[in-house]
Amino acid sequence: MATDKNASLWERLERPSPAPRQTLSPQRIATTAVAIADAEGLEAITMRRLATDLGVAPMAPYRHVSGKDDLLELMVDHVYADLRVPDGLGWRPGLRALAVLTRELMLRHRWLAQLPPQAKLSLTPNRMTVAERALTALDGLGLDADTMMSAFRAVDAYVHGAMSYESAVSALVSEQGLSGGAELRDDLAPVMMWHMQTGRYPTFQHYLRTATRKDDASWQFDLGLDCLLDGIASRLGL
Amino acid sequence: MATDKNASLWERLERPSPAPRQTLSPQRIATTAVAIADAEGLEAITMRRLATDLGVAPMAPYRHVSGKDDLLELMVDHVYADLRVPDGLGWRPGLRALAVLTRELMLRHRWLAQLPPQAKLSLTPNRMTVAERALTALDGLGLDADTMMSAFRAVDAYVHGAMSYESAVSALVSEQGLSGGAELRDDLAPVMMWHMQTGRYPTFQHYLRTATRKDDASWQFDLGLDCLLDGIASRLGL
DNA sequence: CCTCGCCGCGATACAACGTACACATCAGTG
DNA sequence: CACTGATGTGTACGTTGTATCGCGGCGAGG
Repeated sequence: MATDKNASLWERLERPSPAPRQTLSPQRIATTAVAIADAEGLEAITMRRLATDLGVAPMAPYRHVSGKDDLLELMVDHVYADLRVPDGLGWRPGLRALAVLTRELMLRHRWLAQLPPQAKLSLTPNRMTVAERALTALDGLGLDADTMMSAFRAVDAYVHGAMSYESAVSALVSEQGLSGGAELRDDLAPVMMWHMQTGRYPTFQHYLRTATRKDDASWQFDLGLDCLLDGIASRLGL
Repeated sequence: MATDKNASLWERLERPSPAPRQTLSPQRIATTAVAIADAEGLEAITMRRLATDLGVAPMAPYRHVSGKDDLLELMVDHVYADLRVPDGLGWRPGLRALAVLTRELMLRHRWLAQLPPQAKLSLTPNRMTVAERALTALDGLGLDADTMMSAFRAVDAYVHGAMSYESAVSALVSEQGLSGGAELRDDLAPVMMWHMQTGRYPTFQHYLRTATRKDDASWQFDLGLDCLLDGIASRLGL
């Protein structure tokens, strides 16, 4: 039991590394991995590819992360450091900023919304900080702890669900060499065309024909978010 | 170009198969795969494992599904057939039933919330039917098509986000041989304990100490859902 | 100063995965 | 009865995550 293998990743990172003179570090690993995922998507993240980009042997990173799951957690924590929710706003601007900034973060790093489930659960320091900020924004309003957490989690769930969809679409789009705009969807979804041709979904078809903001993801996101915040305000008596 | 390989999975399934006498069928493949995933989780879904359970050679299912992605779509469509949202309710009971029934479906099939992003996008017939039902519930209320779709998608995003979290937790729990109850979380999260010990998250710690419904996932889900529906009602003037 | 041990990295290897490919088999049609 | 096309079989390849062993250099103890 050389370095307390039972200690969590974060616990290990906190105590200063005794040998600061090394070509590999969690920092460098994280930035390199994030760069790969940003440029080529989550499926490009491979232990071998990571090692190649780091200029080391395939097994070298394993000295710093225990496996691919650890690597993904490290990446998540690394990018969440950029998510600085301003303090001292009211509960509603606070939660709204949390949601909007999280969306922007996920747009900058599309892979965030495509992580495997265990990585989405990961309790990384920077994620904990975000949660703490959100909870303090809801503190002192006469809400019990359970309700506070539920309100935060409702917003969080909405954001993750919406972005899961939005970034899956944008990943599909960029996967093919598609231009952008309306013709895009016709190329993206011959399947949709076939479904429509069956005539089984008249209301859906009516939407496809008359909707004008089908591609305005920001508008859709904001509308749903404002609905949710309205409901939180009224139902929780804020 | 024997059977029009460019046709979508659903298009191929619709035209009656010319040789109805076969040991393998999309139906049998779907039910078998769903059984595996229900019992052992999504990571147990393997083309080889599927073939074994079907009693055929590893490559045999490829005659009916073009690959693993197709298989996952088939599984999704298969279980969504059980999601019959009652018709003729108002828009709010309709959307609420959609959310609650979807949650129950995802609790019965935990892997539904853990699908890779492209499978979450899949436009399967039974999913289209659900969407059509939701849209008709919102039809005739004076809403424009964009707003109708946004309302539906907001609920859908909330449900998916919430269940992504909930089923990831329950998967983690069942992965280890944990009992259930409060001690469960202490076993599940020594990481959490370590974070708390740092003293950086006082509000979060206060929640952990004073909350009484930390494990009442249904209550949390319903609270967030009702907030969202409240907000949709008020903001959209319904 | 020398030496010993440990830590960071290299090299090799293995099992499991998705799936391409060629062949065998069987049904229904001419 | 021969033919054709769809269905299942056998084999094989490339890629993945990761276990394991070997090496070399740096810091601590003599």
